[in-house]
Amino acid sequence: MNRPRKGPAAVTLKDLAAELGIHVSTVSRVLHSDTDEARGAASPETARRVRELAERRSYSPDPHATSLRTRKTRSIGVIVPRLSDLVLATMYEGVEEAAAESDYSTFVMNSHDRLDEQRVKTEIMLKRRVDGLILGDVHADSALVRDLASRQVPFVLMNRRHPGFPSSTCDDTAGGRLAADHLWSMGHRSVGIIAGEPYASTGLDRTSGFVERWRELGVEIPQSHILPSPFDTAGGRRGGEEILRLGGGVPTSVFAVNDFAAIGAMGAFRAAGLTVGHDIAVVGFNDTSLAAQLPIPLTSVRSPMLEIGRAAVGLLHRVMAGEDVEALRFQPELAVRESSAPGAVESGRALRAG
Amino acid sequence: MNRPRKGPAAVTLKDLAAELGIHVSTVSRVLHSDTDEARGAASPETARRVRELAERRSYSPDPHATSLRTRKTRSIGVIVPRLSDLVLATMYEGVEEAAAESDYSTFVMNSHDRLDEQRVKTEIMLKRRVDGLILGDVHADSALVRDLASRQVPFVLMNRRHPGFPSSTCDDTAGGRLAADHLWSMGHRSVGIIAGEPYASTGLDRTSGFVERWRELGVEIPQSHILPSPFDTAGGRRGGEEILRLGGGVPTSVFAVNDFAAIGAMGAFRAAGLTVGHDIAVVGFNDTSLAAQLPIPLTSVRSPMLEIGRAAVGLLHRVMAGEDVEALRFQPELAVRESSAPGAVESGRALRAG
DNA sequence: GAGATGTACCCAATCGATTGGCCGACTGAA
DNA sequence: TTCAGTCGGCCAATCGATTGGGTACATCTC
Repeated sequence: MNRPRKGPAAVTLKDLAAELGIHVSTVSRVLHSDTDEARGAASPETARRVRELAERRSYSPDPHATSLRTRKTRSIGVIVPRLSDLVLATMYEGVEEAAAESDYSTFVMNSHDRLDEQRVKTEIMLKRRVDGLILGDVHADSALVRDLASRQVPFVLMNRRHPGFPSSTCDDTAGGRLAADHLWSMGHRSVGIIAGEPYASTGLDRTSGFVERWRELGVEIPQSHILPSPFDTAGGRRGGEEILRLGGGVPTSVFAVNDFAAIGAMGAFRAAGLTVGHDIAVVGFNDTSLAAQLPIPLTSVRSPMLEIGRAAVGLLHRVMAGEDVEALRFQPELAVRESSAPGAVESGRALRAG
Repeated sequence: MNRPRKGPAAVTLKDLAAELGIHVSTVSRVLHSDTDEARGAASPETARRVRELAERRSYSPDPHATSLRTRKTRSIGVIVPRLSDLVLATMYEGVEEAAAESDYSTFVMNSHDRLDEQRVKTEIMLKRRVDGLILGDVHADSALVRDLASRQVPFVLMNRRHPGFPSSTCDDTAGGRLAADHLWSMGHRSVGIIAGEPYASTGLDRTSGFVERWRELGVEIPQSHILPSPFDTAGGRRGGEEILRLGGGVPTSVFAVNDFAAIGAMGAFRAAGLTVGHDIAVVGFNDTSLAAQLPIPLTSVRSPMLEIGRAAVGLLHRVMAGEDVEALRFQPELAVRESSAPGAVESGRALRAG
């Protein structure tokens, strides 16, 4: 029934060997010895003929046969909350790029930030026999990482960190401090924080960095002003609405741990008649490509997302090689724009009102 | 050196057979016959024991060995311009979901909309022996699809279509007409179109649908008002700036074939002192999650991105099964919001000025 | 000239799963 | 008693690549 299927039936080692009249093992060895002078694999002349024919027939080894034999697949699995989150999508671009450079392929799956899906997707990846995993969605209290570690599965974390495990992330605490310093220096002394999901180190670190810095500067941010929320526009909008309803007056500034949440919050503020950058300052995080192009350009803490993704692959390679590696944290930078511009503060109605 | 590596060494058919004292082929057959009464595979009793042990040892067949034998990999390759484009990321989510439901895995790669990368990535996918391809980045004049077809590679197109090949897309022409009708009924008689890349059927169809509809209604849109642009915010911003410089006055409305381009254009208008939704109406396309949450909510043509992705998988299954299938076009809907709200037009300064 | 050392390859097992054939045992009918 | 027809399973080839272990012959050494 389904015998031939693919028309041109890929050329195999056997084909090459037959055509050259030598043994398949000889062909295999020649094609493996990168060093020109094949280690006793074959005579230079034979080696040349083998290579030439392989080239001409555009031979490419069957990856399944190879994997079956070598127990390596040259593939890595990547799990993210969702690729429709621009932040993760960008990191994944870095992953794919770096993986391709070292001739690895990647599988991605979305876990939707659900613990059960994380497990399911992980198992699917492992069934596929990936050589290693990159997890972009660890939860703070995740038991999964410990399980994987005890099962000796090579993996690294990306985007979010987890104490004791190798990870490639932004230095989120430093990022939070950058935002804190910025708003402070703009004259703000009250802030609402849209803090992200409580299980994500990103939101937690960014928030604690901010809180810690303001505490150093002399202001303790009340717990009521720290609002957990999903990392998307809808979540940010709700967060913004809650901030507007805060007892004790609306703060003069808002720090959202994510650009999309910031955008949602801006929507809420505008709907309430406030002008962002004038009546209320807003700072986001990640400096996604949207931030600079918004109707009111958004001040944001820039994290090197592509780099983080690329670095995760580098780390994973080292883990797979059996090395001991530890966490990598990339330094963020602040991109100041109109949503928290000096001009806004100077004329700030909300500031005076606060 | 690298002998054991993975500690718990996955259990194989042979292991099961040995433990049960029967032949591995018997085990294989039992595990294959979905029908409870295995087709002459083994006695009900044996079958039960096999299944029970497989369960207990949590046997999962080695995918590489299976692929090697069956010449099928249960994996499909997906190529998109870039996953950091929310539209494609969302479609890919649909693809991943649907693929997982039929127990397929997916590989994604970014081609960055470059012809050379499209070829390279395609070849990598084929080397990985994917069973089929989903291309989300075909160019209007692509020779690649013809090559693939002549090589008998099963594939379908997604997002963008190409005459003569199976595809899962939005009915972009209809979408363009929806936008055209809407702006017309709001009283607009002049428009600038930010038309997207000239090689993408999405932009072309959306534009031609719009133009065609206005022509029916009695207005011919001058070619100078149709501006090609990248599908991102930066591209939209430049498009918006060009619209502001158009000879013969700034049009009262703008149709951007993509939400991100629309957002960029809105930024340009605002920078020029225009209020979107008041001085100038803007309509986007795709109704991405951002549109509704923007400071000025964006009117947008909603395309069922997730569905398009899911349907692409369905189509591909049929292509792989050897069926003849043709293009699938999903009907879009219009989501009217403030950026083109009636109120805006009634008081429209720009409208009167135009 | 015996032994040592290389050179240039070939053999065959192996990875794990699939599958067309085949075989022995038992049943039932002629 | 015999023959055909299941039933229940086993055998072995096969997919394509890798690799430890040869082997045959040539050359070199003392």
